[in-house]
Amino acid sequence: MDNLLSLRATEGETVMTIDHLDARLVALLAAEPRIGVLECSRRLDVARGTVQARLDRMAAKGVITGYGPDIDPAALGFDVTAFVTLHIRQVAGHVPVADQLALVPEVLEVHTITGGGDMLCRVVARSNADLQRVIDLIVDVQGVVRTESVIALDTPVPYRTLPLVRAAGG
Amino acid sequence: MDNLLSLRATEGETVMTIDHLDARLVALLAAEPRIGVLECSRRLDVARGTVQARLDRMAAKGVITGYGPDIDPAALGFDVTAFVTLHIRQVAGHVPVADQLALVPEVLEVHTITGGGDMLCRVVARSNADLQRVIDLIVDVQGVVRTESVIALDTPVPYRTLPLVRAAGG
DNA sequence: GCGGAGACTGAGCAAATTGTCCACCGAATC
DNA sequence: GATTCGGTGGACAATTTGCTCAGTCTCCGC
Repeated sequence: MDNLLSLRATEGETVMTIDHLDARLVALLAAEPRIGVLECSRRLDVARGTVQARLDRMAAKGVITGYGPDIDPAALGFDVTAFVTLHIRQVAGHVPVADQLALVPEVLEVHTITGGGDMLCRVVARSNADLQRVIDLIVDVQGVVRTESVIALDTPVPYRTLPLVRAAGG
Repeated sequence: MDNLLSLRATEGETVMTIDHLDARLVALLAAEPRIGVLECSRRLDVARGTVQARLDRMAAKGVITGYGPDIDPAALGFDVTAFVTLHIRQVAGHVPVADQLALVPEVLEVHTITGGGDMLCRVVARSNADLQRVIDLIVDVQGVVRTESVIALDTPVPYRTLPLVRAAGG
């Protein structure tokens, strides 16, 4: 058996080992997402139950967290992507700031970070002028002292996980 | 009709207006991705053909770019996320650098940016020690002069687009 | 060496879903 | 007034799903 999975202390924090079949399955689904389990089993030349079991297992272990739909903000008119570094007043902590940021639809993700800044968030806007509006919203959040923004001009490598899956799966 | 779509100069660069039904449809699919068209139509209380048409239209216009599967790098053992700012030698341009970066599985996305740095990439690694290895890979890329990294300690707001869809869709 | 345990196969079945038609309706457009 | 477009509701065959079963194989511990 090549499908060992090592358990961690914390519940749910399972690190899963992926084998080649898992990797091919994920790659196949990523390439043609609308095909079903049966079609997958045909393409991969394994039994349907096997595909089903693999998908169930990966979903259970948290490797596959969902199945889209993947939205392109640019297609909705949000052409501008920017990364905003936040400096915050430390007294109250990050949580209330993050909660407020979560209320802004244009804020797509927020991280707390090491280094010069305290938080990093990815935002989108309809234009550079609109970006100013979004940044103003962020600056207005209680606890935010200062922000620095960099605009993404181009995205030569869009977000992807397939190479990682391949690397993990042999 | 409230589904107007305004055309742009460049082919494919369509900015699409989303209505409330579209937004609800996307939200529904995001919440329960494995339900089919028929189930969607029942939940949204519209005809199946309508759901099918909406999905086809959003897919055609590029709003929906795909249907996962969404992979969680952490579940694969890549617990550490970092953002690496690259300073590159400008002579050859960004492209060859991006091409090399794309060969590294741990590099999940790459942007060219304004501001102090030249490129920003998001990378993952199995540990802080492993991150050093990944960064070394990046530094070794021809044209990369220097890097600055910030590690993501926590992600209070994970990547999301639903609020944006809701905002765009009324 | 002798059992398990786990994974995969191949098959079968009823139930549900899909893809694809159709005709009809109402609203907005010309 | 005629046309176009989006939505409705129905129908159909073909496919897929969810589930179960028995049999085989390999790996592992006793």
